[in-house]
Amino acid sequence: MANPKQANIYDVARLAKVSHQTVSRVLNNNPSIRPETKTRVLKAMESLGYRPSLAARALASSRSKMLGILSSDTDFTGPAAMVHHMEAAARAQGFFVVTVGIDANDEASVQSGIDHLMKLGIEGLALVTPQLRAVEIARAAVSGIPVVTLDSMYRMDELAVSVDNFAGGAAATQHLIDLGHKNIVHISGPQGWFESTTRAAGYTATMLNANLTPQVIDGDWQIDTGYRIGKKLDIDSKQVTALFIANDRMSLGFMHAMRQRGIEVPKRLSIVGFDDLEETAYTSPPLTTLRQDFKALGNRAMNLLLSEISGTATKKLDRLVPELIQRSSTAAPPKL
Amino acid sequence: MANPKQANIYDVARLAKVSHQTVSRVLNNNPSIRPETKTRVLKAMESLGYRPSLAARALASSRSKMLGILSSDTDFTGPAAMVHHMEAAARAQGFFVVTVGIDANDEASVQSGIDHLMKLGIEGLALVTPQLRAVEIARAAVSGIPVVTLDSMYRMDELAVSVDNFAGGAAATQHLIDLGHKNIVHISGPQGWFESTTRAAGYTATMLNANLTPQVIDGDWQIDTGYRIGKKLDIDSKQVTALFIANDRMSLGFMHAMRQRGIEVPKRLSIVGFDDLEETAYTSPPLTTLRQDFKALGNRAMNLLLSEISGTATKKLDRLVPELIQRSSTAAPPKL
DNA sequence: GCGCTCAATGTGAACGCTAACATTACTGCT
DNA sequence: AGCAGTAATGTTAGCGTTCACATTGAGCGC
Repeated sequence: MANPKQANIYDVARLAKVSHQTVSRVLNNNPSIRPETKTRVLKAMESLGYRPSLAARALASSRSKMLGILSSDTDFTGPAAMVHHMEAAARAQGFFVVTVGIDANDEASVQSGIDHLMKLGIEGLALVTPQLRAVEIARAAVSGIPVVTLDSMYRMDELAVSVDNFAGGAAATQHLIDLGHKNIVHISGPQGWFESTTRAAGYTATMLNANLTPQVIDGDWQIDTGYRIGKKLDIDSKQVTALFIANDRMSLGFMHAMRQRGIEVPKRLSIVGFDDLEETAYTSPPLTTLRQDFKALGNRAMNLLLSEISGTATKKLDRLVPELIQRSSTAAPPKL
Repeated sequence: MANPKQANIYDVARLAKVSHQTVSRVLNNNPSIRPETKTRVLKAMESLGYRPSLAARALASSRSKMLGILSSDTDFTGPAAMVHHMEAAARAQGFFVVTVGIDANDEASVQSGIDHLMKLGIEGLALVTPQLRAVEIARAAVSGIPVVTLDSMYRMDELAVSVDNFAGGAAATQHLIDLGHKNIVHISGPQGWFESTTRAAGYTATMLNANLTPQVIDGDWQIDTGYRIGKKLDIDSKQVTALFIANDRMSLGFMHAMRQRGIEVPKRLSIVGFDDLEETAYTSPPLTTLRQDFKALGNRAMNLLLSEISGTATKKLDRLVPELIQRSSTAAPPKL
């Protein structure tokens, strides 16, 4: 049963008594082939255990069926889920996905990741790097193939799928305002992240629209940063009654600090997070947050990319609105 | 500046006034080439913007420089981190990694994932699927290339890197015994997972060794399962004072249930988790748990695989011992 | 100064496919 | 019957490498 040698297209042709080109046509689902011939060829393939060589096909057709994903922060749930679903969507259409993890803050790392992928001859690239700068570098380094950006808007004329972070930030803020809060602080993500700036913008706009004063504290997504800010935040003299924190991990750290300080959530302080990490439903108290549909995000991005590759593209941008998940970390403000 | 056509080896050869084969030799670092010639060729490549075609190389040499990773549960931190670090290790040696996400409980999904990768002509495969059954299927479906298993021991004669889950389970249990606990319950992972059974085995062995009675409740890794078990577990009539829970996510759910029931951790009940998720340092109370070094795991697995491919393999198995991270969810048992 | 060796380079074919064009064998029409 | 038109299949030539072997030329011993 051991294959002395992988059968090739000629072996199949010989067995099926057709030319190798007919075999190739069967392989490529060419319509002008008689069903009878087709089954004969198929049978021959089967009996020889024939496997087409992707390398040969790529060489002859200069289409590699390879897609690249450049991804940073792959250890986090969001990017990981996006990558995962993009891969599935690509595979469903016969494409192979090579994922390269990079450090988005290190330009050399971005460059070398791109180089690696370009060597491969990918037909399309997806950028799962929310850092604006990394996206710029990557876009500049790549030419000749479509590039889709996930969750990191760049320019209107390029492929991109993003969560409407502005709407998300606005929804979070409005929810707190609707509950009666006036003194609402925002802890933002790091500078240079698309999500970060747009969530903050949504917050600020909503505050101003309600004639309230926005107060932004710079964060960096880290759980520990949420904790440290929570430890030292002066909520009493400033009469802060609510926070919109730009991601759940910082919220987790922040709430931990509140417990240590004996500040009750949501009785004294309401908190809204962002991401809907699985565990935020099981914190004390369970966190009100905004859910992003990473699966849909990944799928749509991949479909955008694939349709661009096949030339059937109809649109360039797609946008998803995050959903407010109301749990018990938000309530009406206390009377101070 | 636009390339009318990518230069090939002949173009380079012509410019450098050598034969195409000499160019090929430079490409492959063949030692029998005069340094002078080499630099001349290199210069020619540079000036033509030459990029070797991986497809052509793969076709001619039947070495694709491609590696496959079959991975399930990619959304979780552990697998995601392993995959990430494996990719980095592979790339450092010029290999490309194609990751395929599968549903390890669906045999067809495993098969089709493998088929996809085999089509590609991968030179090696890594299995990041802790479910024993999936590993079996995958091993059976693949032939002719080395396969490494991560964290899912299979047979001693095959490549595998794993965490010593037995030692981990034992360490967790011993820690509780050392604190004075006698009535220690274990909530396990799902059946059919390597981690699950070995952690439970470590627990059981340690309990028996201390003349204590093991009590295992079947879990399934899910946060919600930890919560549900926590809601209904009869700790009083059974005088349970401690639990070793097979992963952190279940521990999170469990502790949430304890808070709702007003059962104090660690005053009334000590809890040890497993995984050291980032957020377990910020729960209330912070969780005592066992840390696995996913980065090392991924690196070692990839190095094992690559050395097997290159024929320089020296060993087949590698094993890492998880580290007990002591935080505040464990203490001496209460007097009942 | 002749043949031998070995280092450096060259030559032609092969890898397994697709692209482009060529051929064959029907069909229907006059 | 003869011919155009088309559906089905065949033929030849690449794609850009590596592989196996061939060739060249310098250095060496005698």
